[in-house]
Amino acid sequence: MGMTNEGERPPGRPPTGAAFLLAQLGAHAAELFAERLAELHLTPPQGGLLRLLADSPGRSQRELADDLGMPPSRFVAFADELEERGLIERRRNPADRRLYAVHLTDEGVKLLAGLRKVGAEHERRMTDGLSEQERDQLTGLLRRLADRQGLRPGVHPGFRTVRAERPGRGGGRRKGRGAPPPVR
Amino acid sequence: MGMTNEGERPPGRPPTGAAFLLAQLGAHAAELFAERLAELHLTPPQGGLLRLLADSPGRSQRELADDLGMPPSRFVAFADELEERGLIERRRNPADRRLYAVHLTDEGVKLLAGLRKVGAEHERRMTDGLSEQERDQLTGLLRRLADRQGLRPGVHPGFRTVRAERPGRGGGRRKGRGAPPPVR
DNA sequence: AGATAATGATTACAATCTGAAACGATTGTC
DNA sequence: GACAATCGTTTCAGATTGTAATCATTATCT
Repeated sequence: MGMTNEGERPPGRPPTGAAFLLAQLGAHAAELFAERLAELHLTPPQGGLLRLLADSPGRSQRELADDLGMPPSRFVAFADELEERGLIERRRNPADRRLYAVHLTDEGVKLLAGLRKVGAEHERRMTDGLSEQERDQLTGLLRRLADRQGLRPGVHPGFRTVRAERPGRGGGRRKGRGAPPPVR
Repeated sequence: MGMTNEGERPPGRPPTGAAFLLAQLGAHAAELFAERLAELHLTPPQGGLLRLLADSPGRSQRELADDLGMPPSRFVAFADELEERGLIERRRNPADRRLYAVHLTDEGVKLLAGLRKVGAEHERRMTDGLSEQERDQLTGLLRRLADRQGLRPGVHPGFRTVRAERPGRGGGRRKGRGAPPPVR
């Protein structure tokens, strides 16, 4: 009884095991959540930053970019937009003038409340059809899996696109004029 | 007692409800599977096409592109590569010379076997740490959720990147020279 | 202190990706 | 036979990506 013969199926039958369902439902959940977020004119990473800032304000852009799983270069335009919309704020760190301390504005805090509501509604929507007991059961199983897989709670998926590994990769390499950040 | 007050938490606590875990684990599962697939020099959509062709050979490119959730224009280069690698084959449909009938080659069938093995291993890897009973329990719950959410079994997630809704969207619009497909 | 390395923020930019529309060939309809 | 609909294809502009160059600062040597 040691060897199981999983993976053997009638030739044309689709697998639909737990892993596949997980990926499918995960994508669906992310898509649905993105739709709800769009009502607040937010993308998932934008919502992620807001939540991150609520938890621990005043961190540097580098740290935040790391947590969000995006390169610092992308973070700039990303933060620019949110700042223009008056949701976040870059404050100077007097102790180290290289780095900015990113904070939520009052407007940002207000939007965060809406985001939390949307999140709770999304939660209900996704687990619709399950009894409360079943929902707890599911959450418990998922949490154990996430734990076992080494996923930290609260870190965003990212959902980067999967690319083929092409021979000639790598971005451009040229001069670039650079730019000064703080000072004045 | 109609109103529940979910969604209310101590300010800085991360949610980590079922929906979030689902998205997180789903992304993780997809990423892990993509890594394993890369060993076979395949991307997830490529693997999806192979499985699709195994189930129902000879369908038109348009249909396949639809099932894969990709625009027909993208499907062309996509299929070209797989054809160059000798995994699939475009056969002429004598009845309707507009459309191609896409089939798996012998090489493609061989690779599909490897793909199935990788899939089974991935399944085990993702549900590691669960007893067989718990795994069945999880699969059952997920299947019910997927069903309730209207997800067909076997259709690929896709994992499209979530984009912000920008004012100036829409692709280019120019002349384009067009091209003849079949004939000869 | 002076020089040098390291770090945060930023921009420039090449390569890639994306999808809508134009298009030729064909088939269906009246 | 004219006209609309389809399939496969190519074109092409716009968006996206990430690496490297760069400036201002700060830390580390010596």
